[in-house]
Parts: sequence; structure tokens; C-alpha cells
Amino acid sequence: MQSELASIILFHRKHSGLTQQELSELAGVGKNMVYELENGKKSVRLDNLLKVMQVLNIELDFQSPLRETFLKEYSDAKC
Amino acid sequence: MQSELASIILFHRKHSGLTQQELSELAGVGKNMVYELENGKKSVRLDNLLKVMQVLNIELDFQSPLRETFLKEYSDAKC
DNA sequence: CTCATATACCCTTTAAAGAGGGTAAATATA
DNA sequence: TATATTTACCCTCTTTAAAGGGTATATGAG
Repeated sequence: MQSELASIILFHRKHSGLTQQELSELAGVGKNMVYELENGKKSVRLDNLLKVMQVLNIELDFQSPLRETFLKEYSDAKC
Repeated sequence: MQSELASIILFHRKHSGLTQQELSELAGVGKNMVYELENGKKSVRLDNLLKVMQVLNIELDFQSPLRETFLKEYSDAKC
């Protein structure tokens, strides 16, 4: 616990009814990684975090003063 | 490039006028880490990513169907 | 076109994340 | 209360992210 990220993960996992081990297997990461994530470890790998969040149906996005400008240019760049 | 995260970082760094090296020094990470981040590497450490984003004034948040429920309970838990 | 700067990548070393196995303690369930 | 399950940590081994240095190429300013 202690960090907001940890609380978010724990909260969503509890709501999903999964155990740490089940979540880790679905996400394809080690059981210890899920445990550490829920206990405030920040030095986890981003790709592993994203795998866990995907299973829990959580998605990340960003906020910044440049957000709107970025999104406009970014969607243009893709077309 | 190639990933959205990479584009976000690059976009914000360019707007800040910083070089990769300056950004890396301000963030307290290696220059190669910034380079790799901007080139789509996903296996970076979360804490390092957050340091870089902090310098660029970008913040992360999450979206999920449980978001509102979580935020309500989370803010209660802190008081 | 020149010269300076930034970026793209190479290499090596080191620290630590991650995986998986184990077990005591905590928690839930019958 | 007894029992099953889950969580909290321990340990070891392997893998790899990260740092820092180096250099060729690309980019930009004068």
C-alpha cells in the first residue's frame, strides 16, 4: 500500500476476485511482482505494469498543459 | 518513436527546448534511457519514467470503470 | 559550405528486477 | 474451532535495465 498506484492495483484486483497469483499468471508476470506492486514498489518495469493493468482493465493516460496540442498533432501525424 | 508514449516524451522535450542529455541530467537518469524512451522502449523502469515526466511537467492518471468508486473510497481512507 | 551541436547507436560493467520455490502468518470459509 | 486459502515475506539464480563513455551520422546555425 502507501502509494496511490499500489492502492489502485489492489482495489481493482479485489474487485476482480482474483488472487495475486491468478493475476500474475493472467498477466504473465511473477507472483512476487504483483505483491511488490501492491506494496508500493516503484521500480517495476513499465511493460510488466501495463500487462497487469490490462488484465484489470485499467488504462493510463497523461495530463499536461501541452496535452491538447499534442493530441491534435499526433492524430494528424497518423493520417 | 512508434509508440504514443515515445511521441509524448519527444513532443514535450522539444517544447521544453532541452536536449536528451539535459533532460536526463535534470531527471537524474542516464542519457541512453531518455533516448530509448523516445525510441519506443517499453521495458524501462517506472520510477525512471516518472522522473523524466516530472521534469517535463507531465502527469499520469488512470481510467477504468471503477475509477470513481476508487477515488471516493481512496480519499475517504486518507481522512 | 563550414562548424557546432544533437542524436543514434556501439560497447562494457554493475546493480537490481524478475521468476520461481518455499514457508509462516494472516484471513476467510465450512 | 478446524481447515483451506491467500498473503507476506524469505532465498537463489538468471536476465537485463541502466549508467557512462565513445563515435559516426544527422541536423541546424552562421
